[in-house]
Amino acid sequence: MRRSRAFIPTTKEVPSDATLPSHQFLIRGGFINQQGAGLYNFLPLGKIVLEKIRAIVKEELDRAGCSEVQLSFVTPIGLWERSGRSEAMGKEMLRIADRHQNEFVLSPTNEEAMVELVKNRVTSYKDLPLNLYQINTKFRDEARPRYGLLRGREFLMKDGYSFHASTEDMIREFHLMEATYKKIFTRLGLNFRVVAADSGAIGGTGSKEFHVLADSGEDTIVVCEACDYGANIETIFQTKEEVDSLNAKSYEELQTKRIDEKCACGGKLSFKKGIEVGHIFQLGDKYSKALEANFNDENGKPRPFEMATFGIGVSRLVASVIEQNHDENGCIWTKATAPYMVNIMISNIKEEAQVTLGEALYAALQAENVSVMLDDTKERFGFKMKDAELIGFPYTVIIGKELANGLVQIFDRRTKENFAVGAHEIFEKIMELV
RNA sequence: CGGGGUGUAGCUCAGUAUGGUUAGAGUAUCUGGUUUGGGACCAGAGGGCCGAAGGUUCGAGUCCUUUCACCCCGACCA
Repeated sequence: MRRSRAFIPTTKEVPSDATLPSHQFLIRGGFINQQGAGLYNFLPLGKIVLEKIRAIVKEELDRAGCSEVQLSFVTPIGLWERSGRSEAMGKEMLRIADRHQNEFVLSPTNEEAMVELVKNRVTSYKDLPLNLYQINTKFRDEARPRYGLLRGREFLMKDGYSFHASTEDMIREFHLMEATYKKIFTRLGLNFRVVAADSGAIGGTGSKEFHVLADSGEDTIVVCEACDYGANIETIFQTKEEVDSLNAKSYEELQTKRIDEKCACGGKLSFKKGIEVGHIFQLGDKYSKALEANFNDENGKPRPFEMATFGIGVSRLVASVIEQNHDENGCIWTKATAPYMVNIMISNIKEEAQVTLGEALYAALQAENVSVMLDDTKERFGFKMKDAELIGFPYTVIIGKELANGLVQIFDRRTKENFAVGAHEIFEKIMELV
């Protein structure tokens, strides 16, 4: 993409209502903009990042044997009344009426819809197990949306549901999904921990959360420094007061605090702040029983499905990457999430030699399917550099005054290192890096 | 949902205690010029139903009533 033709409205000024780095930089960098409380538009750059994350999620799930579907976002209220969740979820469900005054709900999650879909279509143990997922918009009418994409009302979430003939098989799938989630978050380049968690309103017997470690995380988790044990503090402290007092503490305070008890492995336990980006639940037959969704077992006897459910906050991940990867100048995208891998910056577009080299490199990288931006705008050097840092391209090729000496520079966004490369070998050098 | 706050130019904000010329600044945008290695400089221009609706008044951005929106703290939650 040519910068001169792109729609990337960056700003120098910090929007007044954004407090977190991810919120500020995603708005300042022209990735998103706010439409209303907890409602965000994804601009071209934000959309690219969102789609990259979605693609990785899909790829790993498909590889693990899951099948993607897409359920209708608007659902009849009756679906929720049958399961009792119309009552249970209360005002968090946004209800609307159509022209006939029939009531509908903007889906906050889809256990009911997925069970209804499978019910009477999967009727034999021979058809099990089955794991269906979708990556679709969700709406939860949060009492208080905040933190930009981290806690919006409308958000993109991957929700998966698996159906099994036995508890053992459900647990096997649960472990498979845990491993798959680890692959996904590792591919995204995130530093994360898997922790034991509360099942909350969704219900079920066992659940695990996946937390991206970040100072601004809303959850407090306990992690072992030696092994991979971790737990949400909600699961280990008895009273709500204890949890609340911990949540009130600042990150610095928590960082230095150790828990007296040791981990089962003997390692030290410490507090961390985390952003919940994934949650997997062992549901059992809670929903299949309530909605009378049965299959016939080996003896021809009807039994309710054993189920598990798996969520990943896709739009929340966009912000999580930045919460974990930024500096005072802006975003630092991981390679898997960067909107463009390379930014070719022509320092002065009035210099013909610079333009010629920039255009040639742009064409060559495109031919190799490297995602590349060509900054061919009339701005000055400083402006373009600030802009590139704000947006967070992993690499910026600076074609400037050193070209007179046959040199260009590669600027590494993460390390902020700037190293000179011969103009004739810049293409090969970039291909090594990406 | 309780408590607090804010709505004035695309954005960040003055102006409102005490009503009174033509509503300002910075930034962004456009024009011209200068400049070209870290959001540069000079000159000029455009841009506003002062959140909305009522009311008080000779006169309302400013006072009163109602309403909507957004933000912050808390409770709740992916």
